[in-house]
Amino acid sequence: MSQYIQVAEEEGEEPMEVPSEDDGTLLLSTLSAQFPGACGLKYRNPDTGAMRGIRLSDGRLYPPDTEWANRIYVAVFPKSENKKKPHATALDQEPINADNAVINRKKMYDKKRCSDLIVLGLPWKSTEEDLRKYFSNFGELLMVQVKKDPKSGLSKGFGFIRFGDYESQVKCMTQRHMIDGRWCDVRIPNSKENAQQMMNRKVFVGRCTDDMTAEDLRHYFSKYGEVVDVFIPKPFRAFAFVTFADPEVSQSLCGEDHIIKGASVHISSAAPKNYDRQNDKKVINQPAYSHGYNPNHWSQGGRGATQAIATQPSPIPAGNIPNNLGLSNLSLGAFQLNPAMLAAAQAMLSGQGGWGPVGLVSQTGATPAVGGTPIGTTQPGGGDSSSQTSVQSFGSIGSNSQGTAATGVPVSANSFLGWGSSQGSEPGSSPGVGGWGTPQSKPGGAWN
DNA sequence: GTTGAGCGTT
Repeated sequence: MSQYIQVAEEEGEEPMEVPSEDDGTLLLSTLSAQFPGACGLKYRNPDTGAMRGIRLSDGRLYPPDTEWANRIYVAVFPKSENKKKPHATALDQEPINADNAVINRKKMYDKKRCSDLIVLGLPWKSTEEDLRKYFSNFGELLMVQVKKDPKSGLSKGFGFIRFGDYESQVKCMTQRHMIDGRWCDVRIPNSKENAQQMMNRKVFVGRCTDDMTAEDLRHYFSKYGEVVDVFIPKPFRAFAFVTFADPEVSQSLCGEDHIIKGASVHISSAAPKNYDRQNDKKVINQPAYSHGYNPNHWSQGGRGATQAIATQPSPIPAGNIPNNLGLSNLSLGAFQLNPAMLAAAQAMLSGQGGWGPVGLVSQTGATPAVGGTPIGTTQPGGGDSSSQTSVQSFGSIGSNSQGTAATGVPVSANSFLGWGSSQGSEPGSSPGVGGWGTPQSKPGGAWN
């Protein structure tokens, strides 16, 4: 039974009513459409006086005690952007050793500086004005660019933005963006560190059969550890990539043969894209990236890894949401994240490279209207059939239904635990599916 | 049918 739930940005402030779904849950995307950057809900429990968190799973917020009741909820935002607790993160703490104070502070400062951010997956028609309008929801923008082909003047489908303050950047990077009907990614450009971090957690799964869906693989491999992403190139090419949360899991599986759906698949390490397998060495000839890193060198998850199938850019999608087990039940909040984003955000927030203990995750919403105010409404040609399939689900072991997805990632206390997102895009499912991973047809032409 | 989309005229 759909109803309206009262949500305030902060306790004591005037609430806004947001609609729940027919099943009584509130889509995180619905919430974040009104409260950009929100990752969860909480309310004050009159019995204990403490704030109580609302369960989040697969992008859905569940009513406490089966009903929302007539109380006012408070939107939850990532700690890093909680202005009420400006010193809540470890990064804000002063170095203990006075001798190193200056150095450490400088180091931290560097870590927290804004950088240009690449926006991937833009609809061809999106303009710089569109981007500015959308991303200014996150903070002051110092730069907005949509890269275009110099000859035709047509957009290349990506652009760059830069925020004036770091908090805005972090906020922006911890979620996905629905722009003009497509899911877009915001990342640090050519971020090799992130890619490298991804690599040792990802395995190549060869000899896949075409009846193996991303969901099948995710489900199968979840018994070995948290599966963060599953990538199946489309059209069918008999292989897939599975990314685990824990690098030890992926490494332990390398070299093994597993039986999935009656077929023997071979698991090996995911090699760099431009690896010369014939000669067993990397391809060095990449003049285009002579400045040091090659974006194609290591996977960063790519669109496929992060894509979610946006059912339709409607405000309230009616996707079927899979169950989500495990960590996601903690519902600390959810962001639309992908592994690369997580790594980036984690690196930013932790001030160091490693993966620390983190918050938690959950995800999978079905709504396009996530984060900020979606601009535009429809994406003609967005529902392409040739998309690859990717299922991400950090901390979720349950199964995802096909056809819908979004990600939830909590940015809890000091770090992330991971993300999750799932996307199932079984071919043929979800009519009108568009969004991430769906290569958009170039206006009037072929992809290349 | 065993390696993934795309990274910036400065």
